Amino acid sequence: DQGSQLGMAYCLPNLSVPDHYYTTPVPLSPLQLPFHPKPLQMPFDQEEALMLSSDHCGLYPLPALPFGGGHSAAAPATVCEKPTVGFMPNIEAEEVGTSVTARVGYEGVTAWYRWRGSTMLAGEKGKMKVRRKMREPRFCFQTRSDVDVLDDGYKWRKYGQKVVKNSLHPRSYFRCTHSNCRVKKRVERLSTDCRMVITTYEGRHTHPPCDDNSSSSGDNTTTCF
DNA sequence: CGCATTTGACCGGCGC
DNA sequence: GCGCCGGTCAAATGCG
Repeated sequence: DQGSQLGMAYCLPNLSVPDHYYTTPVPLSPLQLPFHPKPLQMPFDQEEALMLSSDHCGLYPLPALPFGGGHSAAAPATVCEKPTVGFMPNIEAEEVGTSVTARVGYEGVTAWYRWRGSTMLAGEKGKMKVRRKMREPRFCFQTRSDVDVLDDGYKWRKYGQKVVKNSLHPRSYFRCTHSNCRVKKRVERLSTDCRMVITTYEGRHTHPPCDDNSSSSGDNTTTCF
């Protein structure tokens, strides 16, 4: 079981997954893409296609949302709405352009998984143009929080902040500090509701979350999986 | 002093 | 081709 969790964790940004998120696992069928009766294959890299056509319970575990559960000592002031349902009660998916977005609804939380792969675009006169961009899997969720940067068990270094159009709040850019780990995350607040924080992870951690927490001063009661 | 954060500059993609 | 915009870099600054 621990091994499977570890395996699952490496499919997406491997946030640690507290036990209570697994209390009521719901068997889920593969993603139903409304405009594609057959499994998506060509537009996506092999790995991404594999992920898309696989069973949710195996490959799309709900990453732990950093509500302070398991990390309460590190984020005592966080006021969030915990999801009370354990495992992805509903899922919607759609393909837009070269990306597929799966929206997952929880109680008080909305999360998105987003994949985007290389795409063969039909050009003029039969020419094929390869568009290759943003191949890392993304996981995005929004939740209500007083703090911008929610504790997810990893150590991040901020490398940029940007004011984005149509948003009242700046977007912050973080990179995982672990060597050889290229995972990034973006954090921004909703312009329409400043209480809501949108966190987007891009890439997969190459290490367990405990690695970077070894320097904690002993007040951390986190249990890593 | 070392590391993290800040912030303006820079770059590339994309739409017009 | 040009300008806008998002993302990243890197020097300056802050902090423990």
